[in-house]
Amino acid sequence: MTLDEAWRILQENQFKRTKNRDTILQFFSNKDRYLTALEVKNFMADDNPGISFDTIYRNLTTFSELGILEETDLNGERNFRMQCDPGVHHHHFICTACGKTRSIPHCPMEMITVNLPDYEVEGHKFEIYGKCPLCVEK
Amino acid sequence: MTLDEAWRILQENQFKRTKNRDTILQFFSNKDRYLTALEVKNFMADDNPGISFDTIYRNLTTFSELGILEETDLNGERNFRMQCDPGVHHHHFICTACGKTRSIPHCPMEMITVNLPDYEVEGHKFEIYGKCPLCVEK
DNA sequence: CCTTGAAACAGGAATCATTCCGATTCACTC
DNA sequence: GAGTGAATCGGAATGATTCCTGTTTCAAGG
Repeated sequence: MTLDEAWRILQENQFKRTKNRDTILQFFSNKDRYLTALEVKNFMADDNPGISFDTIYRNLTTFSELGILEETDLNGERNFRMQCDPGVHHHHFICTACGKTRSIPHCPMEMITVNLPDYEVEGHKFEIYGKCPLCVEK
Repeated sequence: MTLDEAWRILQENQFKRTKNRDTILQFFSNKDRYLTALEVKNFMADDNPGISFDTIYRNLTTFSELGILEETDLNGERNFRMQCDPGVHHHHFICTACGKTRSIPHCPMEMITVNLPDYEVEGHKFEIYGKCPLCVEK
Protein backbone atom coordinates (compact mmCIF):
# COMPACT_ATOMS: atom_id res chain seq x y z
CA MET A 1 0.00 0.00 0.00
CA THR A 2 1.21 3.49 -0.80
CA LEU A 3 1.34 6.40 1.61
CA ASP A 4 -1.35 8.14 -0.40
CA GLU A 5 -3.70 5.20 -0.03
CA ALA A 6 -3.00 5.08 3.69
CA TRP A 7 -3.78 8.78 4.12
CA ARG A 8 -6.93 8.47 2.07
CA ILE A 9 -8.16 5.76 4.43
CA LEU A 10 -7.19 7.79 7.48
CA GLN A 11 -8.99 10.88 6.29
CA GLU A 12 -12.05 8.94 5.26
CA ASN A 13 -12.21 7.92 8.90
CA GLN A 14 -11.71 11.41 10.30
CA PHE A 15 -8.19 10.92 11.58
CA LYS A 16 -6.05 14.02 11.67
CA ARG A 17 -2.88 14.46 9.68
CA THR A 18 -0.04 14.62 12.19
CA LYS A 19 3.71 14.59 11.94
CA ASN A 20 4.02 11.44 14.03
CA ARG A 21 1.63 9.47 11.84
CA ASP A 22 3.47 10.65 8.78
CA THR A 23 6.84 9.53 10.09
CA ILE A 24 5.53 6.17 11.27
CA LEU A 25 3.92 5.44 7.93
CA GLN A 26 7.07 6.43 6.09
CA PHE A 27 9.02 3.98 8.18
CA PHE A 28 6.76 1.16 7.04
CA SER A 29 6.51 2.11 3.38
CA ASN A 30 8.46 -0.06 0.98
CA LYS A 31 9.56 -2.51 3.68
CA ASP A 32 8.64 -6.16 3.08
CA ARG A 33 9.07 -7.19 6.72
CA TYR A 34 7.41 -7.16 10.11
CA LEU A 35 8.59 -4.49 12.55
CA THR A 36 8.16 -3.87 16.28
CA ALA A 37 7.14 -0.79 18.25
CA LEU A 38 10.72 -0.46 19.44
CA GLU A 39 12.02 -0.36 15.88
CA VAL A 40 9.54 2.39 15.14
CA LYS A 41 10.76 4.28 18.18
CA ASN A 42 14.39 3.99 17.12
CA PHE A 43 13.53 5.24 13.66
CA MET A 44 11.75 8.24 15.18
CA ALA A 45 14.88 9.20 17.11
CA ASP A 46 15.92 11.85 14.57
CA ASP A 47 12.51 13.27 14.03
CA ASN A 48 10.99 13.10 17.49
CA PRO A 49 13.27 11.58 20.13
CA GLY A 50 10.70 12.09 22.87
CA ILE A 51 7.84 10.19 21.27
CA SER A 52 6.06 8.01 23.78
CA PHE A 53 5.30 4.33 23.36
CA ASP A 54 1.71 5.21 24.04
CA THR A 55 1.63 7.26 20.86
CA ILE A 56 3.37 4.56 18.86
CA TYR A 57 1.10 1.75 20.01
CA ARG A 58 -2.02 3.85 19.69
CA ASN A 59 -1.23 4.65 16.08
CA LEU A 60 -0.04 1.18 15.17
CA THR A 61 -3.29 -0.20 16.55
CA THR A 62 -5.31 2.34 14.60
CA PHE A 63 -3.46 1.56 11.38
CA SER A 64 -3.95 -2.13 11.96
CA GLU A 65 -7.68 -1.73 12.57
CA LEU A 66 -8.03 0.30 9.39
CA GLY A 67 -6.21 -2.33 7.35
CA ILE A 68 -3.28 -0.07 6.63
CA LEU A 69 -0.92 -2.34 8.51
CA GLU A 70 -0.97 -6.11 8.97
CA GLU A 71 -0.26 -7.41 12.46
CA THR A 72 1.06 -10.68 13.82
CA ASP A 73 2.49 -12.06 17.03
CA LEU A 74 6.10 -13.23 16.78
CA ASN A 75 7.54 -14.76 19.97
CA GLY A 76 4.96 -12.96 22.03
CA GLU A 77 5.64 -9.51 20.55
CA ARG A 78 3.33 -7.45 18.39
CA ASN A 79 4.77 -7.02 14.91
CA PHE A 80 3.48 -4.86 12.09
CA ARG A 81 4.09 -4.44 8.38
CA MET A 82 2.57 -2.40 5.58
CA GLN A 83 -0.46 -4.12 4.11
CA CYS A 84 1.05 -5.54 0.95
CA ASP A 85 -2.04 -6.13 -1.11
CA PRO A 86 -5.20 -4.62 0.37
CA GLY A 87 -8.28 -6.73 -0.09
CA VAL A 88 -6.40 -9.75 -1.39
CA HIS A 89 -6.24 -12.51 1.18
CA HIS A 90 -2.76 -13.95 1.59
CA HIS A 91 -0.20 -15.32 4.04
CA HIS A 92 3.52 -14.95 4.61
CA PHE A 93 6.79 -16.76 4.70
CA ILE A 94 8.92 -15.01 7.34
CA CYS A 95 12.71 -15.28 7.37
CA THR A 96 13.90 -16.02 10.91
CA ALA A 97 17.33 -14.57 10.14
CA CYS A 98 16.71 -11.24 8.41
CA GLY A 99 12.99 -10.82 8.98
CA LYS A 100 12.09 -10.42 5.32
CA THR A 101 8.75 -11.77 4.24
CA ARG A 102 7.41 -13.31 1.06
CA SER A 103 3.77 -13.36 0.17
CA ILE A 104 2.05 -16.71 -0.18
CA PRO A 105 -1.07 -16.48 -2.29
CA HIS A 106 -2.40 -19.91 -1.28
CA CYS A 107 -4.81 -20.17 1.61
CA PRO A 108 -5.41 -23.55 3.19
CA MET A 109 -8.86 -22.69 4.46
CA GLU A 110 -10.96 -23.64 1.44
CA MET A 111 -10.08 -27.30 1.45
CA ILE A 112 -10.36 -27.58 5.21
CA THR A 113 -13.51 -25.79 6.36
CA VAL A 114 -15.56 -28.57 4.79
CA ASN A 115 -14.39 -30.75 7.65
CA LEU A 116 -15.71 -28.43 10.35
CA PRO A 117 -19.49 -28.67 10.12
CA ASP A 118 -21.35 -26.83 12.88
CA TYR A 119 -18.22 -24.87 13.67
CA GLU A 120 -18.30 -21.09 13.28
CA VAL A 121 -14.94 -20.07 11.84
CA GLU A 122 -13.88 -16.52 12.77
CA GLY A 123 -10.30 -16.44 11.58
CA HIS A 124 -7.10 -18.31 11.05
CA LYS A 125 -3.36 -17.90 11.09
CA PHE A 126 -0.95 -19.48 8.65
CA GLU A 127 2.72 -18.55 8.59
CA ILE A 128 5.82 -20.31 7.35
CA TYR A 129 9.16 -19.70 9.07
CA GLY A 130 12.65 -20.35 7.77
CA LYS A 131 15.55 -18.87 5.89
CA CYS A 132 15.14 -16.86 2.71
CA PRO A 133 17.46 -17.66 -0.24
CA LEU A 134 19.84 -14.85 0.67
CA CYS A 135 20.20 -16.01 4.27
CA VAL A 136 20.57 -19.65 3.19
CA GLU A 137 23.73 -18.74 1.28
CA LYS A 138 25.47 -17.34 4.34
CA MET B 1 -0.51 -38.77 25.57
CA THR B 2 -0.87 -40.64 28.86
CA LEU B 3 0.90 -39.80 32.10
CA ASP B 4 2.85 -43.04 31.83
CA GLU B 5 4.17 -42.09 28.41
CA ALA B 6 5.12 -38.65 29.70
CA TRP B 7 7.04 -40.12 32.63
CA ARG B 8 8.78 -42.63 30.40
CA ILE B 9 10.07 -39.77 28.26
CA LEU B 10 11.11 -37.74 31.30
CA GLN B 11 13.04 -40.63 32.84
CA GLU B 12 14.68 -41.53 29.56
CA ASN B 13 16.06 -38.00 29.66
CA GLN B 14 17.23 -38.17 33.28
CA PHE B 15 14.63 -35.88 34.74
CA LYS B 16 13.74 -36.53 38.35
CA ARG B 17 10.30 -37.55 39.48
CA THR B 18 9.01 -34.67 41.58
CA LYS B 19 5.68 -33.87 43.10
CA ASN B 20 5.40 -30.62 41.15
CA ARG B 21 5.94 -32.32 37.79
CA ASP B 22 3.40 -34.94 38.73
CA THR B 23 0.74 -32.39 39.61
CA ILE B 24 1.39 -30.29 36.52
CA LEU B 25 1.12 -33.29 34.22
CA GLN B 26 -2.08 -34.40 35.92
CA PHE B 27 -3.56 -30.99 35.28
CA PHE B 28 -2.95 -31.37 31.56
CA SER B 29 -4.03 -34.96 31.19
CA ASN B 30 -7.36 -35.52 29.47
CA LYS B 31 -7.84 -31.84 28.64
CA ASP B 32 -8.36 -31.01 24.98
CA ARG B 33 -7.46 -27.34 25.34
CA TYR B 34 -4.59 -24.92 25.66
CA LEU B 35 -3.77 -23.67 29.17
CA THR B 36 -1.60 -20.89 30.61
CA ALA B 37 0.99 -20.83 33.35
CA LEU B 38 -1.46 -18.95 35.53
CA GLU B 39 -4.08 -21.66 35.15
CA VAL B 40 -1.48 -24.19 36.20
CA LYS B 41 -0.66 -22.10 39.24
CA ASN B 42 -4.30 -21.85 40.24
CA PHE B 43 -4.69 -25.59 39.93
CA MET B 44 -1.65 -26.11 42.15
CA ALA B 45 -3.22 -23.98 44.88
CA ASP B 46 -4.40 -26.99 46.87
CA ASP B 47 -1.32 -29.07 46.43
CA ASN B 48 1.43 -26.45 46.62
CA PRO B 49 0.19 -22.89 47.10
CA GLY B 50 3.72 -21.51 47.22
CA ILE B 51 4.90 -22.85 43.87
CA SER B 52 6.88 -20.25 41.99
CA PHE B 53 6.26 -19.23 38.41
CA ASP B 54 9.88 -20.04 37.79
CA THR B 55 9.17 -23.68 38.56
CA ILE B 56 6.04 -23.70 36.44
CA TYR B 57 7.64 -22.13 33.40
CA ARG B 58 10.80 -24.20 33.73
CA ASN B 59 8.79 -27.40 33.71
CA LEU B 60 6.38 -26.34 30.99
CA THR B 61 9.36 -25.45 28.81
CA THR B 62 10.98 -28.80 29.54
CA PHE B 63 7.79 -30.68 28.73
CA SER B 64 7.40 -28.72 25.54
CA GLU B 65 10.96 -29.42 24.43
CA LEU B 66 10.49 -33.13 25.08
CA GLY B 67 7.29 -33.20 23.04
CA ILE B 68 5.12 -34.01 26.04
CA LEU B 69 3.23 -30.74 25.68
CA GLU B 70 2.40 -28.69 22.59
CA GLU B 71 2.92 -24.95 22.81
CA THR B 72 1.43 -21.98 21.01
CA ASP B 73 1.21 -18.23 21.40
CA LEU B 74 -2.33 -16.90 21.90
CA ASN B 75 -2.60 -13.10 22.15
CA GLY B 76 1.02 -12.86 23.18
CA GLU B 77 0.78 -15.46 25.94
CA ARG B 78 2.41 -18.87 26.07
CA ASN B 79 -0.20 -21.61 26.05
CA PHE B 80 0.29 -25.34 26.51
CA ARG B 81 -1.69 -28.50 26.05
CA MET B 82 -1.01 -32.21 26.29
CA GLN B 83 0.46 -33.56 23.07
CA CYS B 84 -2.59 -35.22 21.59
CA ASP B 85 -1.02 -37.58 19.13
CA PRO B 86 2.75 -37.85 19.48
CA GLY B 87 4.60 -38.19 16.22
CA VAL B 88 1.55 -37.44 14.08
CA HIS B 89 1.71 -33.97 12.58
CA HIS B 90 -1.50 -32.01 12.96
CA HIS B 91 -3.02 -28.61 13.62
CA HIS B 92 -5.87 -27.25 15.72
CA PHE B 93 -9.13 -25.46 15.63
CA ILE B 94 -9.32 -23.38 18.83
CA CYS B 95 -12.64 -22.16 20.25
CA THR B 96 -12.34 -18.50 21.20
CA ALA B 97 -15.21 -18.84 23.68
CA CYS B 98 -14.47 -21.96 25.72
CA GLY B 99 -10.90 -22.69 24.65
CA LYS B 100 -11.60 -26.23 23.51
CA THR B 101 -9.58 -27.50 20.58
CA ARG B 102 -10.25 -29.90 17.76
CA SER B 103 -7.52 -31.66 15.87
CA ILE B 104 -7.16 -30.97 12.17
CA PRO B 105 -5.34 -33.73 10.37
CA HIS B 106 -4.73 -31.74 7.19
CA CYS B 107 -1.49 -29.83 6.78
CA PRO B 108 -1.24 -27.18 4.11
CA MET B 109 2.52 -27.41 3.76
CA GLU B 110 2.84 -30.15 1.15
CA MET B 111 1.10 -28.28 -1.61
CA ILE B 112 2.79 -25.01 -0.78
CA THR B 113 6.49 -25.71 -0.25
CA VAL B 114 6.77 -26.43 -3.95
CA ASN B 115 6.38 -22.70 -4.45
CA LEU B 116 9.33 -21.82 -2.22
CA PRO B 117 12.39 -22.99 -4.12
CA ASP B 118 15.70 -22.00 -2.54
CA TYR B 119 13.89 -21.28 0.74
CA GLU B 120 14.85 -23.30 3.80
CA VAL B 121 11.64 -24.00 5.68
CA GLU B 122 12.11 -24.48 9.43
CA GLY B 123 8.56 -24.52 10.67
CA HIS B 124 5.06 -23.23 10.27
CA LYS B 125 1.97 -22.34 12.22
CA PHE B 126 -1.58 -23.03 11.16
CA GLU B 127 -4.48 -22.48 13.51
CA ILE B 128 -8.19 -21.88 12.98
CA TYR B 129 -10.14 -19.77 15.45
CA GLY B 130 -13.86 -19.60 16.03
CA LYS B 131 -16.72 -21.09 17.99
CA CYS B 132 -17.17 -24.78 18.57
CA PRO B 133 -20.64 -26.30 18.00
CA LEU B 134 -21.49 -26.13 21.71
CA CYS B 135 -20.61 -22.43 21.93
CA VAL B 136 -22.42 -21.63 18.68
CA GLU B 137 -25.68 -22.81 20.25
CA LYS B 138 -25.47 -20.35 23.12
C1' DC C 1 -5.63 34.97 10.46
C1' DC C 2 -7.76 33.77 15.35
C1' DT C 3 -10.46 31.01 18.21
C1' DT C 4 -11.76 26.76 20.01
C1' DG C 5 -13.10 22.01 21.06
C1' DA C 6 -11.64 17.61 20.11
C1' DA C 7 -7.99 14.72 18.91
C1' DA C 8 -3.31 13.67 19.62
C1' DC C 9 0.62 13.67 22.38
C1' DA C 10 4.48 13.37 26.24
C1' DG C 11 6.12 11.56 30.27
C1' DG C 12 5.98 8.68 33.63
C1' DA C 13 3.67 5.33 36.46
C1' DA C 14 1.37 0.87 36.40
C1' DT C 15 0.49 -3.75 34.76
C1' DC C 16 1.22 -8.31 33.15
C1' DA C 17 3.74 -12.25 31.62
C1' DT C 18 8.04 -14.13 31.93
C1' DT C 19 12.86 -14.76 33.48
C1' DC C 20 16.75 -14.35 36.56
C1' DC C 21 19.21 -15.18 40.86
C1' DG C 22 20.87 -16.62 45.43
C1' DA C 23 19.76 -19.57 48.96
C1' DT C 24 17.51 -23.91 50.36
C1' DT C 25 15.53 -28.53 49.75
C1' DC C 26 14.86 -32.80 47.47
C1' DA C 27 15.54 -37.17 44.60
C1' DC C 28 18.48 -40.54 43.43
C1' DT C 29 23.14 -43.15 43.96
C1' DC C 30 26.54 -45.52 46.57
C1' DG D 1 21.68 -42.63 55.52
C1' DA D 2 25.35 -39.30 53.47
C1' DG D 3 26.71 -36.83 49.24
C1' DT D 4 25.69 -34.41 45.03
C1' DG D 5 23.63 -32.18 41.50
C1' DA D 6 18.92 -31.22 40.14
C1' DA D 7 14.85 -28.90 41.45
C1' DT D 8 12.57 -25.50 43.97
C1' DC D 9 11.34 -21.12 46.41
C1' DG D 10 10.71 -16.33 46.95
C1' DG D 11 11.41 -12.27 45.47
C1' DA D 12 13.59 -9.08 42.53
C1' DA D 13 14.33 -7.81 37.66
C1' DT D 14 13.02 -7.40 32.94
C1' DG D 15 10.56 -6.17 28.81
C1' DA D 16 6.53 -5.27 26.27
C1' DT D 17 2.41 -2.92 26.53
C1' DT D 18 -1.18 0.04 28.62
C1' DC D 19 -3.01 3.59 31.62
C1' DC D 20 -3.32 8.29 33.42
C1' DT D 21 -3.08 13.21 33.51
C1' DG D 22 -1.91 17.43 32.07
C1' DT D 23 -0.41 19.84 27.74
C1' DT D 24 -0.05 20.64 22.82
C1' DT D 25 -1.61 20.49 18.14
C1' DC D 26 -4.83 20.11 14.47
C1' DA D 27 -8.46 21.74 11.35
C1' DA D 28 -12.89 23.95 10.80
C1' DG D 29 -15.61 28.17 11.28
C1' DG D 30 -15.95 33.05 12.07
